Amino acid sequence: MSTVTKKQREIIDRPRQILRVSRDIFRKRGYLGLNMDRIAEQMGIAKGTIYQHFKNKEEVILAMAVETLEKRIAMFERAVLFQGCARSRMAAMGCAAELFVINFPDHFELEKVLSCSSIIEKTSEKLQTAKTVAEMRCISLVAGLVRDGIASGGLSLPNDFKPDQVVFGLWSISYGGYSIMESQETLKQMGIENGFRLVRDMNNKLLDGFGWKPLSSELDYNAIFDEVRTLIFSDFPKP
Amino acid sequence: MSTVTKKQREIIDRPRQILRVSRDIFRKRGYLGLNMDRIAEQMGIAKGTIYQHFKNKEEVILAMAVETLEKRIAMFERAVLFQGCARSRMAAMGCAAELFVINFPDHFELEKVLSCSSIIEKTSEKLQTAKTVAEMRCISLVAGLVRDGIASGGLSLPNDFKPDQVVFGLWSISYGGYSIMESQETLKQMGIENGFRLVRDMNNKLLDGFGWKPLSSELDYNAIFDEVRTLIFSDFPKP
DNA sequence: TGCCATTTTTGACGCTTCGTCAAAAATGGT
DNA sequence: ACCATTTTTGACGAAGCGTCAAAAATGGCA
Repeated sequence: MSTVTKKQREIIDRPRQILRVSRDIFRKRGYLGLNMDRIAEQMGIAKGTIYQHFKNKEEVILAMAVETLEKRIAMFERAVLFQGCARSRMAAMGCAAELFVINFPDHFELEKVLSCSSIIEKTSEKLQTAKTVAEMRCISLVAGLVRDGIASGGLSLPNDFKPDQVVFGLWSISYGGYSIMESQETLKQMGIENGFRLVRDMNNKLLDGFGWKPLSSELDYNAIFDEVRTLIFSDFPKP
Repeated sequence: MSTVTKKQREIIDRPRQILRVSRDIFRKRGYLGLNMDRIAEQMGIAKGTIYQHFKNKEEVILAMAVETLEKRIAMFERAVLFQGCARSRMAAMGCAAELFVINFPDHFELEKVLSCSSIIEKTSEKLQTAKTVAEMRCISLVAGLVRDGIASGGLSLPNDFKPDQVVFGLWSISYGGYSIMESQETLKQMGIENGFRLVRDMNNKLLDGFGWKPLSSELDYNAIFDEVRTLIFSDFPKP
């Protein structure tokens, strides 16, 4: 008998299984449609067993978010390796962010649920920290590129600006833009069809505002997006 | 006896009362803490009566959001009257948006709850439309300023950009930025203290990116914010 | 004022979901 | 085969939602 028995392996793997099933239900039925009895039934185990791994429903949701966040980190880590000037590499990052949203559409819905204070408050400090850590890793990668931009001379920030603040700007546009896109009837009313393209453009204009060379008028960053997609993310389905 | 009796007036006024009480509970206890029994108890009426005015809990939440949105429209309508160049008036709009978030902090929490698809799906088409209409009014006001900017020569948009798209950018930064500010431990980790100031700066940089004159390097838009606050919004408490 | 048709309010009820925990089942060491 | 320990189970109490038949309030009229 191996030191780790079959049973033990089954238990070790269960959290992952629970999250897989939960994600499936969440995708189909959303926050209100995800409930512990349904997870248990779908898993073929008793409800009580789920509570051995997650202290409540909200914790399951947070764990799903952390899981997808790991995927995003992996994508960012690939994007950062794109060969080019700092601003092109930042565009590669934008491409990664866009592909992430497209390929893991449930993540944004999870983020929205978790942004409700009374929901996140029910989760454990520990998992919350795990989420923060994952986010910080994404931010660090992006901030690194801003520093590269400064070091290579393409970007010079005013005295009172720090690299992290530029990241905040990009993050706001992406987070805000994707949120508005997904959940607002309003957009259609505005006659905007291609929201992804628009988020790209706005990120570009923001960086133009900081005077980061080459400006988007000098270099076609949409072409860079295509390049990044074929060179780095060819394993993701075409749009 | 007047044509409208005391009783009738009481009934007509009840939705407003319900929303007042609900907002109070929501502020203190959030989405999960707001429940129909609690509202009824606090109002001194039976639960069933509430259902004469709102078809369910989510509808109450949506109605609260529409109510605050009206406040925002009023603030935007005041801001647009600021005397100055188009870009300064846009700054006035930014000031209004900022003051709105500060003075109606529950609105953002409401937005977050309502951005969850399984929650908004429980509400009536009718109220959803009311929210969209209110949002469109805000957007129109801002888009009008972009057009003024173009007309007065300070701004010239590239061919493939429409005024509404600029609004989308500003809206994304504000929506995204305020969301991140409110609900993220991450920000503190990033060493960002003054989120409001940062949202202002990012909006400015975005408009700089579009080349909207005078650029933020040529005119101190933070000074404009102070001016707007004293001239137009003196009835709002100082920060 | 008293009567009664109509409107409005009430809160008990059935249903769903949450999270718990004592009892039952499974495990694995001897 | 036995049994101490670990793991699973699902019935249960609590809480909240939305409903609806019964009760109460209203207001027009004699």
